[in-house]
Amino acid sequence: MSAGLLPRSFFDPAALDVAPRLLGCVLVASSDDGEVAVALTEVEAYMGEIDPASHSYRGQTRRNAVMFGPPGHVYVYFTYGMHFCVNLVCSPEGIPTAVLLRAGAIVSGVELARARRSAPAQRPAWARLADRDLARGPARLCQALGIDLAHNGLDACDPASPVRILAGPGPAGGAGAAGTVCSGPRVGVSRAAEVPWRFWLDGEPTVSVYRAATPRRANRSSGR
DNA sequence: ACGGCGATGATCT
DNA sequence: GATCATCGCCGTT
Repeated sequence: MSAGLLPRSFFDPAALDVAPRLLGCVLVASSDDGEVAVALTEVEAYMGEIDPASHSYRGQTRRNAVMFGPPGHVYVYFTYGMHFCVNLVCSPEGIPTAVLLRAGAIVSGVELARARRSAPAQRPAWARLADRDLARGPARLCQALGIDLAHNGLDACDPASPVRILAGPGPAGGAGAAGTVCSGPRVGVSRAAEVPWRFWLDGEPTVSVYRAATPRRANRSSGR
């Protein structure tokens, strides 16, 4: 049976409630090149005004404006000078919580995903990326799905949207038989580093490896 | 498996 | 000027 779009009400609760329920749900991205779909295996909750690690902790800016909008929409940001990451906005309009999509298993469009992920042409043709590495990590997931800033603000609950979120195969439309939900600290955050607001499916090979925030070396540019 | 580090640019202070 | 919700490459255990 084919799953339907998640209703917007799915995203009415805060990100911390929504995040584990998103595991097993399927994100679909359509473009002129075709369609890629991933079943979500790893996510993180960002809780807005009460979360020092959230982009919206210090209020609304041009970059994070979508987080303050209605739920069910897509918040994309650009970071580290080269990567995109995608979130699904939660909580009623005005309350800026969101779930970062960290990893997924490709459900369809594997060849397109692989082509996008192999774009750095220096990779030899014989070094074929393993399927599990196609969307393992938030920036890789975006690359596999072809998601960038042009997608920021799209409505993932609109059947006509190029980026949509579908219910998973499980009984409640969530993780279901896919596996047990685990939780632990979020990856790469330096503030509120201890809260267990990262969720993943136990035993999934696509879940990214945990990395604590790495302090950048002081005085790279001014020092000697 | 794990640690170090460079790439590279927008955002924020 | 510092800080990134990262990744790939390389070296060492």
